[in-house]
Amino acid sequence: MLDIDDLTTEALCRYMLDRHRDTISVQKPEFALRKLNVIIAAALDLSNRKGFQAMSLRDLSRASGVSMGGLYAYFDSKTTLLNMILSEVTAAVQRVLSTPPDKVQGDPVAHLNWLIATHVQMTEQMQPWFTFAFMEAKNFPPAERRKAIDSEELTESYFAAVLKDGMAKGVFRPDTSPLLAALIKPLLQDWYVKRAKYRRRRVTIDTYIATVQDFVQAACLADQTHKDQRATA
Amino acid sequence: MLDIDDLTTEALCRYMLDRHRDTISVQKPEFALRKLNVIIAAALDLSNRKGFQAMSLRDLSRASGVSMGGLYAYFDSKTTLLNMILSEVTAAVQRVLSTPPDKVQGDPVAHLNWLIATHVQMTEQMQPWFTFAFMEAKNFPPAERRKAIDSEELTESYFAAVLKDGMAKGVFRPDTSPLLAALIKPLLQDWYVKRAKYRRRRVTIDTYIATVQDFVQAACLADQTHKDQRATA
DNA sequence: GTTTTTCGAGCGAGTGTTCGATATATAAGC
DNA sequence: GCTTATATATCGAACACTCGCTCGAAAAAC
Repeated sequence: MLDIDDLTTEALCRYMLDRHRDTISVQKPEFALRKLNVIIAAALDLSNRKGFQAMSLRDLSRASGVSMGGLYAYFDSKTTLLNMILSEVTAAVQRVLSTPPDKVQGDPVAHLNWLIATHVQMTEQMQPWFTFAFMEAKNFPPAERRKAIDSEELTESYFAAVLKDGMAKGVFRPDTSPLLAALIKPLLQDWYVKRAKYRRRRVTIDTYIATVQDFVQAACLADQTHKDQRATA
Repeated sequence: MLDIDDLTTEALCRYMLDRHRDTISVQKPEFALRKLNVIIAAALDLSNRKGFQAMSLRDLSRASGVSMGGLYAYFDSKTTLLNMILSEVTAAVQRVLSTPPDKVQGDPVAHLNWLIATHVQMTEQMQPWFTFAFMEAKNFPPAERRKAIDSEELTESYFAAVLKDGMAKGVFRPDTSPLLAALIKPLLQDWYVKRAKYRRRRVTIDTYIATVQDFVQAACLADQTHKDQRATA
């Protein structure tokens, strides 16, 4: 399940290092990767507890063990650090969701279930990253805000495409609401946004995925046999 | 529709003034109400654009026309200001959702539809307040965080109660997921969280309400005649 | 010996908060 | 009715502090 990509923080930092080779002044990749990993991990931890704005670079310096000046070898401003993290989340979503496995191609129901299951599982593996993106995407300069909106619409477009395909094939009801694709996203987000609540209630990730899949199918499926057709992804 | 209570900023400030009579040093209600109204309106406006933390009290002073010292006649710290706003949102939700009209009492489907419609309409009327509560409830001291969670669970409990009642009466399917009540909340939130998106797509509030009502009913209703039973609240 | 990496004190700007002074409204005295 | 006296309301400069960020020097690596 979901081994098409490595979504550990270290793997994501490798992408990050590659993407910002020009602004990162540390040359040797071995040094850079190890330190960037520590910095990003600390930044996600602190931000998700107090908020990105409330996290001072002195906090980050202390938590990561990297000096103030040392931090600026990896980003040229605090806003750049924000952008680096947000970009990586967007890129990961695109990478994972745009490549459905062969077995779901051409089967709208299976594809829809795969999208739901994969998205939830991805947010589970990248939990600090998604929490960060969700909490910090708002209240920020227009440029960053736009990126967040684009990322949001990208996810929605995957669902919209599958729903449209299913309706064309007669698998989904022709009167399926055009708003459905938009409404799936908040259902998926709730798993990591209200993480503590679901953990407290002992709701497993598989239960959650199955519930959302049923919920969505009840809204769009033509017949009522969806419970048998549910894929475990 | 939804005239059981006055949800204008002025009416909410009146409640606020009453609730914090001890910490607000301005005695004459006429003066206090007018100024508090200006301060809160400016605070909501600035916070929802840049975030509460990013809004300095000098910004607030400038925008409201009240001097620095003048602001402190209405709250003794910036955190208190935050709490005053959050409390008012929670109180309003409780006031409105806890008193369903007689006509929906005893009818789970009508009650469920009323809850959905009323909640969305309330968030529309109090839009800046809900946006504020949603964006700022996170990343804040434990005490404030708890209040936000309690408020969240309060809303959910109204839905849980109706679903339970409907299952007991055989109107809703007995295998309705216990997670459904939790999943309704993010669907309602999307209307004001992604406000710009829905406005851009020319989705009216009535369309949105109807879509969510259908979506939820498809998940829990025993038969398939829900489209005829939908209430316009 | 030269390049690369790391450090942390210091800078100016901006923060939440306080407080004595000023302006304004209400009450009292004659 | 006009002047005091008192209470209320408003102000904004000043305080102590933290912020993002810089930069010359020290340390490490080659």
